[in-house]
Amino acid sequence: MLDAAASEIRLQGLGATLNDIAAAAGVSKGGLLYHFSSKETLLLELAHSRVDYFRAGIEANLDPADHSPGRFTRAYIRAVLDPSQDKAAAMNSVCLLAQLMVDPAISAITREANEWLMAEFRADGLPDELSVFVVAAADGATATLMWGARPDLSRTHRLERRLIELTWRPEWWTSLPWEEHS
Amino acid sequence: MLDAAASEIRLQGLGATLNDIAAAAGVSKGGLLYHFSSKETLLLELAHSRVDYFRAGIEANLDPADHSPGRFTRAYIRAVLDPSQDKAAAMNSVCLLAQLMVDPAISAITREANEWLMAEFRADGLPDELSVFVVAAADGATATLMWGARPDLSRTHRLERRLIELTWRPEWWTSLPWEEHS
DNA sequence: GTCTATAAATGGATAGAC
DNA sequence: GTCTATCCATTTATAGAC
Repeated sequence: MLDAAASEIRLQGLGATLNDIAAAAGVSKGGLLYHFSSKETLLLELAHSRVDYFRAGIEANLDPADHSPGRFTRAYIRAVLDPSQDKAAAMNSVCLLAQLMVDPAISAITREANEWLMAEFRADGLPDELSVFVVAAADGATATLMWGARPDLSRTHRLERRLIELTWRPEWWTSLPWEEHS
Repeated sequence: MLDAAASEIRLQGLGATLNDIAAAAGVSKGGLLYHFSSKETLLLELAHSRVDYFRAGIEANLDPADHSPGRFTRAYIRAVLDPSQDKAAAMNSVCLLAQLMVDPAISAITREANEWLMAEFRADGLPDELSVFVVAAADGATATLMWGARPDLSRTHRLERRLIELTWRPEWWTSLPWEEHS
C-alpha cells in the first residue's frame, strides 16, 4: 500500500488523490482510509519509511572488515552510486522525498536525517576538505538523474571507484599544491 | 506575477491554488486568469522562465578573456557555487523545478535543458573523467541544500575554488595512479 | 484590466452495509 | 477489513459588472 502511494506521488506529486493511490493499491478509497486515518498520516508514514530505507541502505554497505578512516563515507558512496544496488528504488526515494518536502512536518524529518548524515561524515576521520568534495560528488551524480538525464552506468561506476579510492588516499587530495590561478 | 507564483509553489508545491498565487501577487483570481488562460499555462511559463534564468546565469559567468579548455565548466561552477550570486534565487529555482517536474510537459523542458548542458560539457575540452567528477561535485553542493542543510558559505567557497583549480590542471586528476584498493 | 459571483467538478473524510 | 454512498469544503474556470 505504501508502495502504491510512493509510485503515485512520485508520478503526480502531492496532487495524487486518495482515489489514485487507492486504485494503484487495488483497494477503494474507503479501504485505504481504514489504514491511514488521513492523507497527512499517509504522507508522514511514507516519508518515514523512505528515510529509514535510505539509512538502512547505507548501513548495509558498511564493511565489517573496514576500520579505517572513511569507512562510513565509503558505505555512503556505495549506497548512492553502486550500480548493483537497486537504482530505480533509490531514485524513487529521492524524487519522492523532493515532492513530499513541501509538507513542513516532512521537511523536518529530512532535515533531521541530513543532520545525522553530516555528523557521521564529520566523525568519519577524513580531512574535512576532502569529505566535502567526495560527498558532494556522490550527491551530484544522483541529482542529475532527477533532471531527466539518462543514467550512464559505466561513468557512474568509474566515478564510484575513484571516489572510494580518494577516501583511501586522502593525501592525493590534501597534498595538491592548491593555489589561485593567476 | 510569475514571481508570486514561484514563491507560492516553492512553498506549497503544485497544491498552491490560484487563490494563493493571486493573493501573493496582490490581485484576484479573476485578474490572474486574465493573464494566464489556465493553471497549466501558468506553470509552463513559470518553468520556461526558470530554465531561461538558469541558462542566463551560466552565460553571465562565461569569462570573455578565457579561451582555454574548461571555460564553460568554470562558468557553470561559478553560476552554481559562487556565494556572490544570489543563492536564494538559485535554490528557489531548483526546488521549484523539482516540484514542477511532475508535469510531463515540464519535465520535457528540463530534460531538454539538461541535454544542452551535457552537450556543452562534452564540447568543453576537459578529459571526460575529470568532467564527470567536477560537474557532479558542483551539482551535489546545491542538492544538499534541498534536504534542509544549512548552507556553509566558507566550505562552499573553498569547494568552488578547488573545482575551478582542477579544471585548470586536469593533469592533477588524470595522472593519479588510480588502482583498485586491495 | 480587474473585480465579484457563480457554475461545475473534484477533493478528503465519514457512515453504514456486508 | 473492505466496499458504496454521501457530505462538505475547496478548486478551476467562466460570466458579467465596473
